[in-house]
Formats: sequence, C-alpha cells, structure tokens
Amino acid sequence: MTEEKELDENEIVALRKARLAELRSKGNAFPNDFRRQHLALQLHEKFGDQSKEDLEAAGVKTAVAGRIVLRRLMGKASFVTLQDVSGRIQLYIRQDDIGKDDYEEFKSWDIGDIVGAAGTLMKTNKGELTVNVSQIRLLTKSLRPLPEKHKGLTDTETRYRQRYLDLIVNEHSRELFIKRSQIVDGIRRYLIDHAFMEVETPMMQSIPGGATAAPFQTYYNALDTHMYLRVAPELNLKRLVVGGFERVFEINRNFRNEGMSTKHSPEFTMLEFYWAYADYNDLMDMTEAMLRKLATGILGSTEFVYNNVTIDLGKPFTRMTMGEALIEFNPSLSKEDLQDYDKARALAERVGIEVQESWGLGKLVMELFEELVEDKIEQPIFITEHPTEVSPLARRSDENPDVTDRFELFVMGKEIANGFSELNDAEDQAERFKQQVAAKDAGDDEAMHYDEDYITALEYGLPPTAGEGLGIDRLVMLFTDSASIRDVVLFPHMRSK
RNA sequence: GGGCCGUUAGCUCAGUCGGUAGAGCAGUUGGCUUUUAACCAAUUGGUCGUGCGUUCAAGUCGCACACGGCCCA
Repeated sequence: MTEEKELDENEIVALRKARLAELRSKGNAFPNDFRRQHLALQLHEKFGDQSKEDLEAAGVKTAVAGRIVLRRLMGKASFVTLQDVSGRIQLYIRQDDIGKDDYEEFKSWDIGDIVGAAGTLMKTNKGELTVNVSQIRLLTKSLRPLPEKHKGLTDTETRYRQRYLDLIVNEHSRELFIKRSQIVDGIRRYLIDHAFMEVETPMMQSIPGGATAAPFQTYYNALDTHMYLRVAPELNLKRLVVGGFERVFEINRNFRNEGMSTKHSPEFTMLEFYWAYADYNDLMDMTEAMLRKLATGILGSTEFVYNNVTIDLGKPFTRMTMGEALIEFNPSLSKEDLQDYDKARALAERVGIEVQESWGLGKLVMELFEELVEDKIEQPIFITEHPTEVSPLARRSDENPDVTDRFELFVMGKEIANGFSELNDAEDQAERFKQQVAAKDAGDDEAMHYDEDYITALEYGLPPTAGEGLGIDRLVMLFTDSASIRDVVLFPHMRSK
C-alpha cells in the first residue's frame, strides 16, 4: 500500500524519504537543541572587512544555522552556502576536520536541508568570509527539491500558492515583505509618537458600516444570526472618540465582497485613525509628514520609482478640489459642465459612464472624476471637496453644503488615503443614513445600512474630529514598485485547483 | 463578465510542416582539500493541465472545461 504510493512519487522525493528513514533509525532525526551564535549578516557586518590574516590570528568562534542553498562538493573538502533570515554565509567543511564518517554523511545531505554548524571564521583566497567548520549537524531533512538555483521560481501562480518557496528562493520577494513589515511598523511608531492609541474593534459586525461597499456575510450559530465581515472600522473608532479616547488608530483587515484585480483584494489592510480637535487640513499635513518620514526611513529617500516614473514625496503635495482637478486634467471642460445636472449627465454619458436615474449631480461629478482624472495622476495630489452625496459620513463645508471637508490622496492613479472632518451632527447623520437606505432599497448593494446605535453615540456628542483611512497594501505597492496587489500580500486568495 | 496569452521532467525553458519528447539546473554514479551559478565524465527522470473530437498518426489541429497572467468592464 505505502509501497505503491512511493512508486507514484517523484524519485527525488522517494530517495530523500529513504534517507530520512535512515536518519530515524540512527536516532533523533529532528533535533532541536542546536543554538546559533550569529546571523549571517552579523558576521558580515562585524568581520567582513577584516583581512584573511587578521581573521586567522583572531580565531573567532561562531555557530550558524540555516538552509543549504548551494553546494560545491569536492573529494575531501566542500563549500556550502547557508541561508538564514538575515542573508547568506559560506561554510568550508574538510574531511580532515570533521572526520571521514561525518564527511561521507555530510555529502549525502541535499540542497534545502537545514543544518547547524560550529567553527572558526576565515577568509578564502578569493576573500569570501567563511565559517571553517569543526562540527556540523543536520537539523531538518528537506524532502522536496527546491526550485532552480539560479533562475529561481518565476511561475506567478506557484509563487502565490506556495509563497514559502518564493521566499526561500527569491531575494526580491523576501526584501519586499520585509519592507512591508517596516512600513506597518513605521506607521505604528509615528502614530504612537503623536499620542495615538492603538485599538482593536470587531471584524464581525451585525451591521456593516463605515464605507460604501458590499460586505461578506457569515453566520454565528450561538446567536442564530447573520453577521457581516466589516468593510471598515470607522463607526466603532468614532464611538471610541465619543468615549473619550481622543486619538485612536487601528491597523487591520477590511473585507469587501467585490472582484479581484491587480488593484483590489477581497481582504486588504487599512490604517484608520481618528483625531479629536483637528480637521481635514490637519490630516493632510500629517499624512504628508508621515509619508515623507516613512520613505526616508525605509527607502532612504523621499524619491522613488514606480512604473518607470520618479515620484517625489519631498515637495509639498499639490492640493486641488475635485472640480479643479477635472478641469486641470481635462482642459476642454468648464465649470458649468460640472455645476449643472443636465450638462454633467450628458458629459458622463458621452464618456461611457452608465448613468443611473437615482444619481444626483454629486454622484455624477464623482464618477466623472474617477473616469477622467484618477488614471492621469502621477505625483501625489490631495483632491478635496467631495460631493456630500457621495460622502455620507463627512462634515459639510461651511461655505457650500453640497460638498464636504474631505480629501483623497492619489499617487500614480491609486487612491492611497481618504480622510475628512467627521460629521458630528447627529441629526444630519440620521438624514444621510436615510438617504443611504433609500439608495440600498433602490438596488445599490454598496449603500450603507442605518446604524441606530451610531446615531445614539453621536447624540451623546462627538467632539470635532478628523479621521482618515490609508490603504497599506497600495502604499506597499508604491514603495516596492509592485504592479499587482497580489505581489504585496503574502498569501493572496486563489481559486482552489 | 468580455478579450488576448499561457499550462511540456522537481525548477527554468525549447519543441519546425501533424510522424511517436529535448536542453540547462536539480538528482544518481565516479573524480576532485580555497570553491562560489564550482568543475570534469557518465547517467536517471515525462498521464505534454483535463476531457472529447479530426486523423493512419496529435505536445502540435478543432471544441469544451480547469487554473493562472495581462488588458477591459
């Protein structure tokens, strides 16, 4: 039975399993008592500059551990390249140093095996820092062959489905996800340094809210009720501001039940933060400062290249209203086109937008912006004055009730951030929810629900507050010059095979 | 949802006009005590994504499906 199975297997796997069986018969095949003294990078940093002679005189002892990624075997001495979390270090193993039996055993190990080695630092004749090994142990036997050692793993599907292989083999991928971690870490530190408090709010909600988006539905047996995965944490975070936590933030996943594409993932990571006694202008200032600091800290510069365009976060970001942007990027348009419903509608139909009867002027302008401006943006721009009709949670402008004190930050055609002075007028908010419910009843499955408890919270009093959401995945795409959101998500969703 | 492209050895890829499957790496065997994509010699490995069809004959042509990529909505 098992024999048949093994016959079906790839001969490489079968052979390695046989070797593992042999190891088992000799004792503990999976020892966990090895302790390392240095990472590869630490050795290179501390000793990389020392001369061959100085290193030999110093006789530095070390113990390293990692995966064998390259082997150069000779009759009585060998080199192997070990890879650990920090990088690579070469080992030099001589039969004379470890003994004939151990050397023969060592030669039967494979690329992919995880080993621990102790020895003394040396430099080869070509100047490569190397551990001259006195003891080496196999810690974990690898049963499957790794991808090609030079060209690596290029098949996109396999890189996504078996990300661990991508990480073992492709240094670029490893560096990308390290950068992602640094970005999240940098944002967290920045906010904490500015007196923000990190909180966690529910991922499962009985009423999804905080964004216009279709939710995922699930079922909670104990309560015998349908629940939704959150589309945004917004309303809960503002409840916390009502409660007196004047600066809060959350970095976590949101779920939106829409298609997958290079720009959209059904679950994505979002920073949301809320800041009492501040407005949307303060948010824009802070966003600019934070992005500059992140880029400097992580990329070493405020300039970086995305899709062959050099982006400069060093200069003050352009700020313009949505109406101004439409005209700026489409000089044939005039102000009147955007202020008159009939003209705006005619224009929308002319550019191929499927206009719905329920849309007002505000929705038309927003759709026109998405169609005629977004893709044309390269350098960072704050777009402001979004129509009230499409901003149900944002405070109205004091000058014009049809627009809100809101902004979105765009870079290279991507919406990176969205923020506004929060609507803290409970009665206005109740009206806006009613409009959303009407839109939902009219068939808009992205429209919001009426959240009565949120209105109650506002009735207790939300201080004047500014709030913002910043898409982490898209920011990572920018900072790493990645064309697809799947490249910056460790385990992107795939159809099961 | 639509269009285009892809799927061949563990990995990276060739495969002509339809004529019975190739390379490099990895693996195996042998050699080699400062190599580094180690090298030298020999050698194993295939349900050509799945199914149906055309044909004397299909990796190759046709249709359907699956999965993926890119573009569009």
